[in-house]
Order: sequence, then C-alpha cells, then structure tokens
Amino acid sequence: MTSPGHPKADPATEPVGFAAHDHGRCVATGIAAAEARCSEQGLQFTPVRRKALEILLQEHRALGAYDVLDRLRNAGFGSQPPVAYRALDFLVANGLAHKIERLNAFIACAHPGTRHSPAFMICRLCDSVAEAHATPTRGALGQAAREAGFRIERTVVEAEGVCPSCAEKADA
Amino acid sequence: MTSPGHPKADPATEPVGFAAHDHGRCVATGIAAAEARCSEQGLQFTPVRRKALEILLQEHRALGAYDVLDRLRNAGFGSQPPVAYRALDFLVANGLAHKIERLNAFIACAHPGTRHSPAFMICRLCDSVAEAHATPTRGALGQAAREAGFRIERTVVEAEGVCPSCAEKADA
DNA sequence: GGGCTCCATGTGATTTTATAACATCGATGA
DNA sequence: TCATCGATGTTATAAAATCACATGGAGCCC
Repeated sequence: MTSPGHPKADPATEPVGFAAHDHGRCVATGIAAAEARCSEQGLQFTPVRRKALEILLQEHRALGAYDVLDRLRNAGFGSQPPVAYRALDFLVANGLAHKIERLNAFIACAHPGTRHSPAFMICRLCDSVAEAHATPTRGALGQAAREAGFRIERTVVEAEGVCPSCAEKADA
Repeated sequence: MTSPGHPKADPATEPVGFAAHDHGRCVATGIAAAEARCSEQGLQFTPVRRKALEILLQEHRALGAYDVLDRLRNAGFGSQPPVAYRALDFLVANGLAHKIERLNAFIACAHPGTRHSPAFMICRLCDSVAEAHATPTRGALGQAAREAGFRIERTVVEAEGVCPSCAEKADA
C-alpha cells in the first residue's frame, strides 16, 4: 500500500511549500499580517486564536483539529474540541487559514491580506501542502457555471500528487 | 447522455443537475454503463454494489455514507457501516461515483465510462450537485504545479454557490 | 457603581463520519 | 480435495465535528 522509504519530511529542515525559505520569518509575518488584518477590521485577535495560528504557521502542512487542540492544551488553553474548532473557524472565516477538505485538516494562509481563491497542492508522500491561487471563474468550471447559470460563491481546489522533493527521492 | 427539452409536467421529469431531463433514464443508463465497464474490466458488479449505485443515481445530490447505509439495510443488505463504505469505495475507485469532499458525501458519476477529472457545483440552498469537467493541467493551478515541479495525480474541484433554480426563487 | 448586553472561552455530552479486526462463504483453480 | 482469494457480514472503536449550557470579562448606558 503505502510505499516505504519515504520518511515524512521534517518541517524544520525540509524545503517547505516546495521551496527552501526562512521559515521563522513565515511565522512572524503570518502573525503580523493577522494582527494588521484584525485591527483593521475590528476583530479580536485573542490569545487562543493567536496561538492556533502560530501552531498552524509552524508547519507547511495541514494539521487536524485535534492536533491543534493537543497543542493548545499543552499551551494552557482549554482541552475540549470546541476550543480548537472555534479558533480554527475564526481563522478560516477571516482568511487567516484554510481548511483542506481532502484531509479534514487546516493550514495557515500563505497569502494573508490578499483576497484570493486558494488552490492547494498536497503531497501524498510527505504530506506537505503548498498554496497557489486559483482563478475559478476562468477555465472549464467557470464556463460550465456560466452556462448552467450557477453562481459560484466559494471554491475548493485541491490537487493531490507528489512534490518535487519526494519525486526526486523516488527517482534516486 | 440525457437530452433536455422534454415538455414539462412529466412526473419523471424534474429539473435536476440544474437542467430538466428524463430522470428514469439517468438511472437506467447509469446502471448500464456500470455493467459495461465492470464486465469490460473484469470487475464484480455485485448486488450490494449495484444497489448502492442505484441509490446514488436516484438523486442528483450527494448522499452521506450513512444515508446510503440506511437504504441498503432497507433493501435487505448488511446494516453496519463497512457495508456502505466498501460499496462506495468500489464505486469511487472505479469511476462510477465520486466523493464530494466538501460534504463528506457521495454522488453517482454523471459521465461514466469517460476518463475525466470531475468538477462539481454544489447549491448551498437545495443541496443539488451538478458535475462538470475540470481541466486541471490548464489554468492557474496547472501552471503553478508545473512551476513548482509538482506532479498532479488527482484533483478535487468543488464550487459552492447557488443554482439557477434557487436563484430564481430567491429573486421572487 | 449597578445592571445590561455581547462575545469569547470553558466544560461535558453527543452526533456524525470512518476504520479496524475478525468470521464466513462461494468461486476458482492447482 | 483443499488452498486461495475476494466479497460480505459482524462487533467494536477511532476520528472528526457539533450541541448545549455555564462562566467571565469588556463596553456601555443610566
């Protein structure tokens, strides 16, 4: 079934988002962007919410709500599912995180502040997830919607496959 | 495929998949296509699997696995979750049905037999679902994948919004 | 200050969705 | 005959998400 020999990537050392980068900076800019957005819009960026976003920003992969809950509990917050779900719902509702439907899991938004329809590339070997922009109204789906008279409000676009670094390992 | 354009008032005709059509025919052709495909590929189109597909074909909306399970039970099949999940897994694995990730639910394939990347339009008001074709490698996502070196194997494309018939009702 | 509302947080309990683990049975074929 | 395989069935459990309700602080009006 699952092919052996492809250890999960270590998020602290692996190229993430499929490209090497200064990861500490991701977290800092993510939090800063969230603060900016919240103060702009009069939203409460409370401690749980901030911590939940930090948790997501630590990784370039999607975390299940219960993973987030564990870490929130360890950080001294409540320990029941609604604690995590409420924080995540807030982040998602305000464009600071996204839900990956295919994985029933959540990831910090990689382009906070900009209005966008996200699209995701999910590596089935190392579980890393990269965010790209989708253009739902263009392309085949947009055309089908126009022809059918369907009004698109929101799109889920997720590609599953193999990321470059896992493909390289597989070749070797 | 089903051709539109029936005069209204035929009880077998209801606007589904956002367009009026002879629905009884959907079921019949769906089952026929499945039979063809299975015999072609040496797959066992067993009674539970056939019934599960029939159940999905009855509706142009996505059914949860437990809805399907209820109906299978009523039809005399086993009553435990794996009964439904296994039948649904078979249908999905062989292109006879799709899972709508956004809804954690399943729908019969509208284009059985043809290889395709499905895309769905989900009405949030009446829960109807229409299937269209996606062209994942074209468009923004395909380009992002090529640039990143990501190999796409499978895509989830789901648009949530309002179908024409609900939009009309809302206007009124 | 007192009382009010609003909203965020916390809890226990439950529902919904999905899998694990194992027994049986019929078809196939050595 | 009997070994194997795949399909079906069962019980039990895991994983994901929500419900219902209590508490507590921030802001506000009087």
